[in-house]
Amino acid sequence: MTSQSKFTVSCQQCGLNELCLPNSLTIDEMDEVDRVVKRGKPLQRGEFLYSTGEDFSSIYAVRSGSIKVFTIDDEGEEQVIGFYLPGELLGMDAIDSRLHMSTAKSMETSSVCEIPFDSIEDLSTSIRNLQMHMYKLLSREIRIDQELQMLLAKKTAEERIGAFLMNLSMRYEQRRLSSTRFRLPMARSDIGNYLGLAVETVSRIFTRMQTMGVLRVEGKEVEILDRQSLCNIAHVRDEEI
Amino acid sequence: MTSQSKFTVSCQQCGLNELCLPNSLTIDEMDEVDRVVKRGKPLQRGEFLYSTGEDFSSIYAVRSGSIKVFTIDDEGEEQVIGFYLPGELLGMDAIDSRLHMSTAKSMETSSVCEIPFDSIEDLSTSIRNLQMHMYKLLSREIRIDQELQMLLAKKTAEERIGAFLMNLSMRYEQRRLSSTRFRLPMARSDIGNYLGLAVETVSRIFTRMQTMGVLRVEGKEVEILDRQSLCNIAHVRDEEI
DNA sequence: CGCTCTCTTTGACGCAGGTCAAAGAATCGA
DNA sequence: TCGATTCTTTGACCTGCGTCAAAGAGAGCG
Repeated sequence: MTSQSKFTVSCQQCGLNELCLPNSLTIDEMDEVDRVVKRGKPLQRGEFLYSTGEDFSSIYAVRSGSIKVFTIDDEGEEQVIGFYLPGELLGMDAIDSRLHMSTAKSMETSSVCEIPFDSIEDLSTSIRNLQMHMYKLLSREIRIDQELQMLLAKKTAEERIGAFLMNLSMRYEQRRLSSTRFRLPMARSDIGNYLGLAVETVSRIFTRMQTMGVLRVEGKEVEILDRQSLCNIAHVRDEEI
Repeated sequence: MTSQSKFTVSCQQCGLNELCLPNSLTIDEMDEVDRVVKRGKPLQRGEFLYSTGEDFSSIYAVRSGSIKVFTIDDEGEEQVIGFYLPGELLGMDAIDSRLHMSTAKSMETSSVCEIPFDSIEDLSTSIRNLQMHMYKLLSREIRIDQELQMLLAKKTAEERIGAFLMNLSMRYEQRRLSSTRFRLPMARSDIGNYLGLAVETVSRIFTRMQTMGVLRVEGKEVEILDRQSLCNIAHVRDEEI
């Protein structure tokens, strides 16, 4: 594993900086940001990044691995809110209340950059691009949530899973990974929970899509065999490549 | 109607400023904000504030009335994203793309303050509280969306409607209006659309709650007769009064 | 004031997907 | 390497809510 060498990589050297930082920072500005970022030791599968009720002090950028975020409802049931891949930021839902209302759990060995929110506040008054970047990140998060709302309110199980897979595919592609063959870091039960479906339904639809020749599924490994069909099922235009 | 006199009310005089502005602005700072706010003429029922595809330039604060925000999906169907009451801000989902991806429509005669986003960007670098306020507003929007996600993913029709009514009740209370008797500004079909239910289901559950003695419904007028039962149905702790 | 259009309610019926049960398959710790 | 635990799949059955249909009830307009 090279995670030890990545461990101290600066933002300038990090291949993901175009995903989590604004694209037009000067060298000096990026240094300033770099100086406040804390790079902790990797999280093992199942470890928590933060938990419900804890004080909020930082937001986090995933460097490698993947993180699941969920809340606990009144009956003590998990409700998955999102899955975060390398280059994505999480923890921003706690800015308002200054308290984490959700829990972030590592789904595999993951490394994460911690960015104290106070520092972001300070820097974003002096670095105009950083302020805009924060506004955009928050705004994008809202739009992502809204899209999920539409999925949950209106779509059939098949459409939800189709859209979910297309979404993952596009996110992997952005990260220069294969958009047609990837490993699902989360359990079927997490997918079901996230999409408002029973595990059994997720499983059945995976098998059905395999039978239709759209997908090849082998445990957590997925291969998209017929992207166009998947787009049709998901009712997604395949323009955003 | 006194909307003509309210029409030119400054932020200082506006009874809603504690809802839409940070609470610790100096007089001077509030003047600065006040100077960039545009107060247009009231929107009639059915008029649009912005539409999908338009350029984004401002966010909006509802002064009176109520606004429905929705997207149009691939089949041309409306998907209601939210309802906005006086003191609430909308339009922030377009910051990222600089394009409105949703449409805002007035559900009754409403007046709205327009706040150019460029001005907010400028002011929020100099007014620290304003920057923080924006971060908080955006963060809160994310949390509200996440709560709706949980509702849509896991809850029964009865729970959804219970939670919806409790939510409205609390928002009216914040606005110093009755929390037990209010008028629903939206049609049953909008409620159903928002909550992922058929109109018929909404209607049936209203009648059922009336039969149980929890509600009294008369057209758009609603009276909550048994708040505790409604909380139980919605699985909401009634602490936030 | 009456006509039209939209909104709401109610009933009957069917199905997508939930629940229960149980048998593999995979992962993990010692 | 082996048992234990957790995850996944499949089948059978059932139910909450969607759909269809139709009758009121309002609301807006000429």
